[in-house]
Amino acid sequence: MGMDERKFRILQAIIDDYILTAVPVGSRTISKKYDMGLSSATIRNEMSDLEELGYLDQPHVSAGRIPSAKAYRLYVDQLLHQGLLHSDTESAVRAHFLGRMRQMEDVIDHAAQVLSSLTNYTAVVLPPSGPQPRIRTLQLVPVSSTAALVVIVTDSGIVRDTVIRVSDQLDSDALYAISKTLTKELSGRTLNEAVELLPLITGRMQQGEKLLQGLNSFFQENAGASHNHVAIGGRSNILNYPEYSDTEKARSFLSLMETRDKLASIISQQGEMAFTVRIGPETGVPEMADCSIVTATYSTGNGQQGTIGVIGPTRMQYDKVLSILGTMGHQLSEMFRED
Amino acid sequence: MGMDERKFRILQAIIDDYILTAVPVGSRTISKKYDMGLSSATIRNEMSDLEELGYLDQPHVSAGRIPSAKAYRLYVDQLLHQGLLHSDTESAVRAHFLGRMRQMEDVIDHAAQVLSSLTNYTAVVLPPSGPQPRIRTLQLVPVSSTAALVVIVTDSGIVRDTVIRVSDQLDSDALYAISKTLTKELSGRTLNEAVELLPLITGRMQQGEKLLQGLNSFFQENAGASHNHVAIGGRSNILNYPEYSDTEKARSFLSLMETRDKLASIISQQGEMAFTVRIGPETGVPEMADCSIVTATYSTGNGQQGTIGVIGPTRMQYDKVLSILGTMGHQLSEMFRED
DNA sequence: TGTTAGCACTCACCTCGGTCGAGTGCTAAC
DNA sequence: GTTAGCACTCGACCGAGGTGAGTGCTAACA
Repeated sequence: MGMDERKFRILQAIIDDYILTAVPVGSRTISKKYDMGLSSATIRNEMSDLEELGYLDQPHVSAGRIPSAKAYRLYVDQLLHQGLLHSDTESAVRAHFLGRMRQMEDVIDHAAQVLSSLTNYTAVVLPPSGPQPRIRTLQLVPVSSTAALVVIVTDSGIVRDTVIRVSDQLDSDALYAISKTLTKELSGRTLNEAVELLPLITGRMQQGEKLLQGLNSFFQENAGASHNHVAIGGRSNILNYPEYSDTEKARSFLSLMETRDKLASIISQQGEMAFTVRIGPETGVPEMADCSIVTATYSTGNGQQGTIGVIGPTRMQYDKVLSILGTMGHQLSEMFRED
Repeated sequence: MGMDERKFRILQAIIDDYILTAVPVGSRTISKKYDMGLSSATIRNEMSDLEELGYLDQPHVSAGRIPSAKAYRLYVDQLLHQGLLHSDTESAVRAHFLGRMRQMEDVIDHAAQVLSSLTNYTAVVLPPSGPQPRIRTLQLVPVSSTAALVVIVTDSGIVRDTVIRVSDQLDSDALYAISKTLTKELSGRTLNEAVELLPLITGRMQQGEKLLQGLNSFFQENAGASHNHVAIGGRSNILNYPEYSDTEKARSFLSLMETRDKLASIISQQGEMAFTVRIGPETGVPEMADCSIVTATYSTGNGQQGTIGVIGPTRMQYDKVLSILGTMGHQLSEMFRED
């Protein structure tokens, strides 16, 4: 007994129905609603086979069937092998991106918002990361007599700025001179390289010590994994779905959503694939035993990669989500490219 | 029949117990657990009086009593008239603030985090606002050949930075020269004043047009209400409490938490008081009919004011919350002062 | 006059048994 | 190979009865 065409069509109908209703689906439903030209009894036989093959689960003996993780996997792989961009999705995403966007963080916040409102699931957007960004410009801006703001511009946009203490003998012009020196010496370097070079450069300057300290810790902080800012949208969307009407489950899910770095490591994609779909146990996170995570990547002009993802119940509308993620990924890539 | 000392003690016991258990409290509980030296029958009589006075509600005839909003109000007013800083609270807050903090946004994010974890309720922190901040320094940092980052430092810290387009004939030195001019002319002005002055200044420069456009829209955006960044911590804490085990209620609460500006306007404090406590209907927000909102203010060195707040069920641990908010407010004020 | 013990009464909550209906598996007929 | 029919299973729903926490009232007591 193998998996033939007809079995597959039936399985697909079951998945579609279950995704919409969250109710175990019975043979009669399929034969009536999906117009297969088969009676419920026949469907029943096929469903029995599908269960034996591991594609269906039966919560209890007389409750209809629900798709297993394996079924979703099959379904998704199928989706991935065919083109999936609905054209109306494309325009919906575009419409949401009107209006000027400013900084990276605004962009990814906005993206998460849009993604969640389009899908009705929880959305996560990770900022670009990848090959170490290289310093383009470094500038010190006076804040008070003893403090300055360090702004580093990298080839992938502004990384970060922070206030550091400086000697009070440095006025605006002196800071500008230092900025020029530092930019000249560090331009084209990665942050890690900068950490090493820094003592050599500041050693040659008079007012170097305080500066060195401040810059050093700043570089080191930012050289590490840059999952600083994770944007999350539609946290409470998960409560739309009956699988999370159990408060305890909702709680653990939502508090997972609050620990950004944990979330980032769950979402962040390993390989180079355009899409990743992890279903139920495949997520590797107990709190998400009956969630699926779908992610896509986008890239910036200089080859850095970011991830966007959607988290929802296993009975997720995979086709729609994949399509939206695809569009959104393109949109983001384009947006970062033109900077 | 008035409100005497004994009635008040009984009411207090009822509130305390209800805050801890969320279960309607009966006369027997009070007489046994709170050691009043009175029998349950006596307590019963008093409770009956308290109900008539409007301090207690009875969900149904044989279910014990729960405190009314009026009772919480009395209880809170009482708290406010006595010193309330537990010394251990103070040190707990301090301990959480170790480690260097960087920018305003980091600080308030962190504050929200700490506040929610100390109280186990949902915490909200609004950034300082108030008298228009005045420009201290303005600097343009080159980003690419046609774009520059504008950084404005105000007397209350960094306001914002954004990337604007500039003529491609402006190199780093030219930008610096412009920065110096702009700083000289605009220093001490508010953003609104700057919007007016800008054309006059840039009119005298060659490359003014593009710059003017960019700076103008930047100023205008930031001159408006600066509730840009609202920090929220412990969103899902509300699910700890049985009054929100109803999923529908939790949903509406949580989605309210996602609309930052709405939230900001709810939280933001009108008067000049150190503390505000709004109980149940006093919040004026239907979604929060059985929530209380407690807020406190902090202030920056230059007289700007920010708000910190905690949202929880009406049976909130007011004493603890007020105490923590007080400490946190001081801590934040101090932190912003020394900048 | 205030306090207390006792008692009848109320009502949410739990449990239990019964019914209902969706859905299955099996068998026999087409 | 497909379908109709039927017995069977089991969760969901409903209503009845029991339980217990808590009240109000009354009468007795200090």
